[in-house]
Amino acid sequence: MKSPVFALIDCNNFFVSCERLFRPDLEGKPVVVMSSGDGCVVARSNEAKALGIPMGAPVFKYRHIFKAQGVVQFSGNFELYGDISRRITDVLTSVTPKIEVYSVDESFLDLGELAIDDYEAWGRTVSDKIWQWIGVPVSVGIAPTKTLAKLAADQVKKDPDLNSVLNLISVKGLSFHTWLRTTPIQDVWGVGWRSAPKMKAEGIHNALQLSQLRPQRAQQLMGIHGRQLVAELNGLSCYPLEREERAQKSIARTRTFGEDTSELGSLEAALASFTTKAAFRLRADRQLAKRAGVFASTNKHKPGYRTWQREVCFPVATADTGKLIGSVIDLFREFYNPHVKYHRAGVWLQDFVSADYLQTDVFGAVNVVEEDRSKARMQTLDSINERFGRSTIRYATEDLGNAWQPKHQLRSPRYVTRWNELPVVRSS
DNA sequence: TCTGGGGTCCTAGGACCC
DNA sequence: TCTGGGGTCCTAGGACCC
Repeated sequence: MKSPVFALIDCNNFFVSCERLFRPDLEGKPVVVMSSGDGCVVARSNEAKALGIPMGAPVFKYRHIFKAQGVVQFSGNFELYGDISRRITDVLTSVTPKIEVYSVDESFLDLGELAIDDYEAWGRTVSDKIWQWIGVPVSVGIAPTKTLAKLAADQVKKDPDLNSVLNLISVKGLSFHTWLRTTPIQDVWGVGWRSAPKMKAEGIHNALQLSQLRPQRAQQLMGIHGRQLVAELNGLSCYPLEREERAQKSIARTRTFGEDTSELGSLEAALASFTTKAAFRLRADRQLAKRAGVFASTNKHKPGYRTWQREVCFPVATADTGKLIGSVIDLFREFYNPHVKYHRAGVWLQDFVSADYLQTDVFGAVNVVEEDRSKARMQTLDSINERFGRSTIRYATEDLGNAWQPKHQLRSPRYVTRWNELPVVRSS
């Protein structure tokens, strides 16, 4: 078997690049995209990075810099980003079907069996094509392991002279070692904020030192992942391309509220809305859930922070929005306290079984008639909402209050996914 | 009274990712 | 005043079994 060749295609400042597609006037200007509720910064243009705005920066702490430096802010328009992401995946899939869509802005390709004699030229062609067809700039890292491909793509972003591509296949020796030595340990994929200080305390400060660690020692320090990292840095692939999209194991919908609230109506409306979204996703995946849970918490940045949670197992797996809302609200009422100001809440579903094989419970007590009715009810609801717009039909609980709804005042139009938000062109 | 070894399953919490 | 959301996997420890 041929040894694998991984290419990581990583979009540059993805959310900002998506906003600039429809706002070319923002080229060269500092731009940030904010999280849900406009709470913190989740994407920055190079100009914004140069101003010292870190990833995850709380917006309120940086407001003065935004104002003084003319930073353009956007509320996250995740519908737009998802659509652009799918277009890029389509382009890459036309290059090779051996693709792993790793996240909204990154994909791994396996080039091992493609007839490519110049990887660098290949990378540049792909990067040019995405730029030309979609309009999003990407960085391409090519290497014998995913971990090295990640490092290569990161290097591309730091060094414009590389012109979008770094190929580490058959690069060895002194210059490679020197480069690994200049890579701080925390920049290695899989070394997070907890492990980095631990490794440094052991005298391991950079990627080269990590690559020279004894595998047993790496495992002691970082678990099985550490051992694999050492191998990957040495060009020995441990993380294969994961091609077929695996069924999700859990679905969660959580939000920080627009304002803290104790009001039962608003809280139940929020939970009903989260449950509706999670259940819709569950049905889209043709799955049923055997377990559901709910949590709520106060503001973790204030004294007296508390969080509560409950979960329930269903005797018969379900994807019925109405049943799930009922269960979730019952669970919530077990700990709801009218004197608590809730700041955040969420719903999750897990323990899935395929909707195509409804499992009967041990006593065979599945009410087949009721299950069929539930299925028909959900199909009708989904098809009406697909045709006339989401929330055309909804559960009344969702309308009990809206204090929970996050703010997104600086959101750009959903140009490509809503008819009434299409860009308008005027000619005169 | 003393007190093994190995296995499975489940869960909670930790760590990491984008 | 104001600090996101959605995931996965690993590990340790407890319960239980032979």
